Amino acid sequence: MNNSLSYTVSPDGRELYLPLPEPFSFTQNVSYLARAAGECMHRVVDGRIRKAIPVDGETEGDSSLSVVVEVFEEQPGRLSVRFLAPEEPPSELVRDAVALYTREWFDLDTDLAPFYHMASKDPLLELPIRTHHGLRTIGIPDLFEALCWGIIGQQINLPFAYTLKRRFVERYGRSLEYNGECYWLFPSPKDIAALPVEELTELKMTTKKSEYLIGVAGLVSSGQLTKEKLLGAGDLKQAEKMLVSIRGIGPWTANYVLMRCLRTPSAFPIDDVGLHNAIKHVLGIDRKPTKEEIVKLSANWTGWQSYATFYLWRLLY
DNA sequence: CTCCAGGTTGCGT
DNA sequence: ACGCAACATGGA
Repeated sequence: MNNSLSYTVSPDGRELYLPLPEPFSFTQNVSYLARAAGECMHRVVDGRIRKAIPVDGETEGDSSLSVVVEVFEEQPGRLSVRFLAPEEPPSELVRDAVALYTREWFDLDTDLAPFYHMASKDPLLELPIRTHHGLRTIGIPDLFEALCWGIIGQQINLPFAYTLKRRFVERYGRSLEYNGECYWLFPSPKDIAALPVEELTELKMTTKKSEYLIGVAGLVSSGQLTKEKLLGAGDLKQAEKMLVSIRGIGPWTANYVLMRCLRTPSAFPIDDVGLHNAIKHVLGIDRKPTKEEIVKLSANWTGWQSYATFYLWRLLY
């Protein structure tokens, strides 16, 4: 995307302005981010989103350039990103990295018009696109974070998944401080790759999950698994194959990561329990749909399965 | 106590 | 290829 760094800077150099696509509802996206009380990777204060954003330095493993920002929409059609910490104004390198992260985070480069056109005539999607008009698939731009969140969330309820992530992040991550509060950066794959399994099981991860996390951390820290390699895989099926070959990553996690991190529009975690419950809810039936029914119901979603899933999930949380 | 939860693995047919 | 138990823990 050649305009992916397009933004303007305030006179004092502490604010970035990103043009917003249409449709985009800041309120909808904030509500999504505010919905989970247990989330430890960001915070919503007075309708503004605060978060530590990782910025890699010139030298490998240098995370000292990371910043805390506040995201809001002061002027319609324009997203403001204000640097809260550290004190020094951000360099151009940092501004570029934060602008890119924010574009990926809020999926600012996707034209939703075709999706809304399709969804307005879809029996399952008509309701969620009305209720959450302007919602974007909120991304997890960091590959290791996306993989970990997928693995941590496997087969457990959401509140517990947030608890596990918080323990993990607060034990192995780094935090920046602003206004007396901690803003956490996700642990680095290098640090996690070096851990013995017993340390993670102490956090009440299962033994298997602990093994998966450490294994994936090794692949990411060694550069064997990168966003570039997944994006360069060719198509969804190839990327999915690459991910599923990794121990601890099955079809659900692969598609979840492709959806939230690589932004593959046709990624589709079709076995997802939440998706099944959302469909059950929209159809007003007292049982979960079968896989065959879901295949039929999603027949017109081609190329937008990822957005369809995200909007349906949103109905439940 | 039971059932379920934003699954995956490994072994059986 | 498909089915199914085991995994381990917390929430309802």
